[in-house]
This record gives sequence, structure tokens and C-alpha cells, in this order.
Amino acid sequence: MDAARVARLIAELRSRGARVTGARRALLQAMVDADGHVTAEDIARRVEAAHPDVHLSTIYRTLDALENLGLVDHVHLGHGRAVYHLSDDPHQHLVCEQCGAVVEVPDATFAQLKASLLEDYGFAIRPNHFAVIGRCAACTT
Amino acid sequence: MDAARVARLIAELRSRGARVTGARRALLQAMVDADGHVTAEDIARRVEAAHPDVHLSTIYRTLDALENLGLVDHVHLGHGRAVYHLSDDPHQHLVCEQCGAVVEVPDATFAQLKASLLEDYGFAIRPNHFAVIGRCAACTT
DNA sequence: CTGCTTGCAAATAGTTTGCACGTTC
DNA sequence: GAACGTGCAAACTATTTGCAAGCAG
Repeated sequence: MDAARVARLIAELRSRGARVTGARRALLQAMVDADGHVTAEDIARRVEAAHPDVHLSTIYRTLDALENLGLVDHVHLGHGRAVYHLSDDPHQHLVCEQCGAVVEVPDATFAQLKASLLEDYGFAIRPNHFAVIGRCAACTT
Repeated sequence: MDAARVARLIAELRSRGARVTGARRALLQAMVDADGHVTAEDIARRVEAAHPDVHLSTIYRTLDALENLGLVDHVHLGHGRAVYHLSDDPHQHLVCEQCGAVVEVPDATFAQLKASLLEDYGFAIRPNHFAVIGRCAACTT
């Protein structure tokens, strides 16, 4: 489903001069299907279904390429793991340090923080590029 | 300098039933001297000066122990690197994705965000346990 | 055909762990 | 002297890279 979104991403790739390969199609399809934050390994697992011979390193390299083109963003959730998502769906991540749950919240929630950091420190935070650590509702005893 | 702060930390250690060793004294002294965020390796380098035979794994284990006692916090700055700081000086970290500079800002800046996340999502963010990624003033072209 | 992409294997970076020995309380 | 801490080496996890072969444009 949502073949149109995949097609749009592919078209974007091509128009930027990047090559459209089976692996890249499969990866973008996988990300659209996942519709949210996924680790490189999650993606690899999904891609493998349709394209069994795509190597993990290709996933990383492709994600890197897509990120340079601005199609993908990645976020470090702490303890080494990073998650990736398509950049046309901006949101922030709240990570529960207890149960590991990840909650997505709209970018707007951070608008005020963004404004005050810019004003007070000249620091321009990059939306959806960092995770906020804490305790989710279920784990707040 | 600030031997008092070190002494207080040592006393805290002892009163919690943890053992006070040369390595731990040296590590706490190093963190007080550093006065801010430091990586495990930064600490190791400082500790080595006074105590050449302290192993890196001891640094990690000690930091872990101190963290469980609530004396130390650590923050992931992305790309695998974590920084540690004494928890009696709460602050947040802004990391410039361009030049790698780390800016420390007072916790209070995040008070409003904290309140709204708690209200809207029941999510209790943990102060000074995550880094905010963006561009610092110097790198904002 | 030209060079971006990929598969594979091996290398890295940061951190963790098993085990035997040493030290603190 | 019992439990906790430490040194060392080896394991681990996530990610990156060199190289030769493959495929897109």
C-alpha cells in the first residue's frame, strides 16, 4: 500500500542523480510499510523478505545516502541503537528508559523550546534528530 | 581544588555501603576537576595521571556504580559516545552536529517542555539525560 | 562504457563481561 | 575473612570500510 509515496521517493532519488536499484526500492518500500521509527536491522529484516540478498552494509550505506539527500533522518535512542524514519513525517521521540517504549509526539510540542534556545543561545535545534529520555506513563510508579 | 566536593562525594559513597578505593577517589577527583561533561576516556586520561594502573573497564564499572547511587549521570551525545557528569550540577546538553561543540544550558530552560509532556502524554522526562542536536551559533551560516 | 552501488569479509569504536586475584570493611 | 572491586583479555553490538565485481544511466 501507499505505492504513491514510494514512487514519489523513488522519483526524488532519480531527480537528484542517484541511481535507482532494487535494493533502494526495497528499502524505501520497507520504510513506508513500517511507517515510523525503525532500526537498520528492522529494515534489513523487512527488505530481506522481497530481496533476500541485500546485505546489512548496503542498508547502512543506502540510509546514509538517503539521509544526505534529505529523504531520511536518524535519531539516536541511546545505548548505541539508532532509528531511522522518512523525513516527510516530522516528529520527536520520547524513549522510556524503563521499558524501552518509544512514543512519537508532534514537532509542535517543541516549538517553544526551539524558539527560546535560538533566542538565548543562538542554537538552532534540529527537529526530530534527538530522543528525549524519561519514564512513560505505564512505568511511572 | 574543591577538595570539599570530592570529600562529600566520598562520604556519600561510604554511607551507602560502597567501598572507597584509590580508583574511586581518583575518578571522583577527576570528575570534579573536569567540572562538566567528560567521556569515559577523558576520565581515564585524567585518572591515569595520578593512578597509572586504573583500567578503562574499571572506569566504566565505577561510573555505572556511581550512577546507580545517583552521584553521576550519563548522556548519549549520538554516534555511540556518552558523556558523564556529576549529578549535583543539573544541566542539559546542546550538541552542534557541525562542529561537535557541546553547550550546557540550565535545566530550567526545559521546565515548560517537561510540564507539557507530563500533562499531555504522562511522560516524565529525565532531566540531563539526553542531548539536543542542532547547530550552534557559530555554525549557523 | 563509466562510475555509482553492492556483497562480502574484515576492521572499528565504544562498552561490557568472565575470571582469578587483591583490597576494604 | 567475606564480599566487593579491579586488572586483563576476550566478547559484544552497532556501524564502517576496502576491494573486486555488478548494474544503472
